[in-house]
Amino acid sequence: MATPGAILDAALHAFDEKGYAAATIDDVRERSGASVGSIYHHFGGKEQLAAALYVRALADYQDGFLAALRGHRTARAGVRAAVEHHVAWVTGRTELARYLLGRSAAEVERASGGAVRERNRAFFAAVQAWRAPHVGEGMLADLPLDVCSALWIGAAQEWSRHWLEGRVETPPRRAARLLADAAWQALKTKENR
Amino acid sequence: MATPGAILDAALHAFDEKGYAAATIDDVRERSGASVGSIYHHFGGKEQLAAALYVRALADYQDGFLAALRGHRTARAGVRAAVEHHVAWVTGRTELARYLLGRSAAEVERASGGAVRERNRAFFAAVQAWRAPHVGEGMLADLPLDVCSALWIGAAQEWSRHWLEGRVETPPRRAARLLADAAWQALKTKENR
Amino acid sequence: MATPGAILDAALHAFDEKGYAAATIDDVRERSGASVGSIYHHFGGKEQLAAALYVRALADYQDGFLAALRGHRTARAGVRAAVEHHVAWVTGRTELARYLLGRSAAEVERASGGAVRERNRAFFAAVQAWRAPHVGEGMLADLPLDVCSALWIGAAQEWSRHWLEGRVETPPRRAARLLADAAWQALKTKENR
Amino acid sequence: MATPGAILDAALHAFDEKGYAAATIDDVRERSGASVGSIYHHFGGKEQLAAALYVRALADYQDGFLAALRGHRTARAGVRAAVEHHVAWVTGRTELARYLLGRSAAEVERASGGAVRERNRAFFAAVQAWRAPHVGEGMLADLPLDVCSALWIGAAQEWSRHWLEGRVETPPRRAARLLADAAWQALKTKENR
DNA sequence: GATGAATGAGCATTCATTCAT
DNA sequence: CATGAATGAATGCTCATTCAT
Repeated sequence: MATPGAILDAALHAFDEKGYAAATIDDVRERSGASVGSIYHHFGGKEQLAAALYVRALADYQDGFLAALRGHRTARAGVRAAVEHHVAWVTGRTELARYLLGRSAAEVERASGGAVRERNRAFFAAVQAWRAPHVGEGMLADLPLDVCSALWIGAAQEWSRHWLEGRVETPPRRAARLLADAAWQALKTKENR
Repeated sequence: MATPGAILDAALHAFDEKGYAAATIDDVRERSGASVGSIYHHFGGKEQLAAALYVRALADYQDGFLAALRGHRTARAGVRAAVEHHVAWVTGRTELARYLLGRSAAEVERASGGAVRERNRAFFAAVQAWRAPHVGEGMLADLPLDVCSALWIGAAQEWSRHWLEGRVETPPRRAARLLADAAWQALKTKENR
Repeated sequence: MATPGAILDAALHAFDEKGYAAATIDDVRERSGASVGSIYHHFGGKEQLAAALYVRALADYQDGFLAALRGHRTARAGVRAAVEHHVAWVTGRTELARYLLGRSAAEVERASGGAVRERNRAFFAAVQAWRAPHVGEGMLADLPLDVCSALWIGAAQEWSRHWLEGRVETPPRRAARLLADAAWQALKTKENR
Repeated sequence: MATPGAILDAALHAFDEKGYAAATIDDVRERSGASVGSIYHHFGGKEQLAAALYVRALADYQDGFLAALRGHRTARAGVRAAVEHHVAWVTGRTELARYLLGRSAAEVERASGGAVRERNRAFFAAVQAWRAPHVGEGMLADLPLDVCSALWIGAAQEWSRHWLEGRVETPPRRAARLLADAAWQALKTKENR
């Protein structure tokens, strides 16, 4: 009787509590109220269950990221909003964030049936589409994508990992502001300084 | 016949290949040439073996980091050298880096018998000791430690994760330069700009 | 939409491919196009489905055997025709034969609701009815039924098993002739030699 | 503490009682007194355990068969002794015989690591070596191997199957004599009649 | 210190069967 | 009569750990 969504919720909790490898299908069954057979019926196996959960988390994060970008006209506001979304999402959805950051995409990829790859492709394309005109207008530096991405959310990501492990003193709001400042400094063109 | 060091090497390789949870003591035995009993004699168990490896990796990374700092007088040179060390260490010791970045300190902590906590304490104290005078002299901004650490190493860390997953286009040297630039911009005082 | 006959065909194929125990109801569903529910509606369960198939195979074999007997007046012709039918049936209906020879009657008996026992009883009675006058007339030796049956069909049966496993060099026709010769030699009276 | 031999004994009993597919490793554990781990340590898995048992049974049967052959000078005595060995072996080692006759060599082959194939090859070569001179001297008909083998032990095999299922009236000794007579009639040359 | 056979708790997964629609 | 989602008992197998030699 438990819906697939409820099974995902239970899986998230179990994975968060014990880690993916240590959590058992039985933990998920117990929390979700679904039968083992039902879990297998809906997801096909532990790995695919984890992959579905990963995709759900990824979609939630990326949708918020793009919404933040699209809500702002200027390069500066967009860059900062994305960083702030990052911090807000991680601190607002602790379990989901811990799961998303804790698993490597590569591990999940295969079991997701290509869904992770496709989502990432679409996400990065959308970010590039937003970025391109600002680069063209000389507001954002023309950095290679890997470095750009690292400069943009790397610091927020690192801070988030510490926050998730409870080793942080600065309140999220204040941290977000400082991290957003730095991201903008790192991505804007030098003339723009 | 196999030394503890050789066992650690074998463990690193096994964990890298299959992940900590999926790798078995038998994998380690096979690669190291030591007997199961011997592995248990030297390390006490799988978790402690993993912890010992973690400490070894952590020490290697942190020693290099501090050496980089100490090799430079000015705040700017020290900040940049640390970032460059980060990139060089990750790209130079792929397996070790993948292991260190892939495991959460919290998981390892208990089995390390406090060694991880102690190392981190000493490491952060040493970094603070290096940083303090530069803050005092108005060269480095007076940021909370968690944010400082994120701004300093976060981007390099994020880039490193991508590099380890093979999703990077920029050559390490060039990336290191860009990441070091940004770190310095983020940590220096504004007047200093 | 799938008829019981089509379900039996699918079951035969599945059992032949994986063996009775390893084949699943789902394999049968897939091949037959019937729903699981439908299979259960028609047959009641996996065991009964297998029993129904066994009975069908048994009937097909035994009907051919008796028809071969009845088509011949002399003891010699009847004995030989039965052996030739055996070889022709096995080589002509490979899957059915593999299934019939591969399962022990005892395993199937219960689920068949006595149908197997009843069929065998009737079959042996018919064979005895055919045989009796020839024994009476001194053409066929008066052997106990178990030995008679073994001498009559045993060699053909053994050869058939090898044929079904593909370990045979002699063409079926030639083998059938040789096996029929031997059966006649074994069953006829000595004076008759 | 249970030896591999004791595990095989337990497996034989379990397979005989429930059939290979229905018997569980736990059944074997219970009867043998060995732990599950120990069973896996010695045999590697259920399939390999079954294969080892098959090889043991095959070896026992074939060794007896060859010993019977070698104990006799004349073709007639050898042919008859082999048939009598067949009946004696089956009736003397009921469980082993039921297992050997009940499984198809093909199913077992792979898990045996080629041992079954190799044994059969050697066995048939030895039989041929015994047979050849008698064929050369015109005592035994020059039949293709598959037909020869069927004529030789087919009837005994068929009778044995019935005996194993308890559907037999003739005492083994008497049956063996009759089956041996027929085998000799079937294999000898016609002139020899 | 070294060895590796033995242990057995624990887990992912399968699949015959049911039953509400 | 047909359907197929849901069920959960049952099973093969793994692997960290122990300990007698």
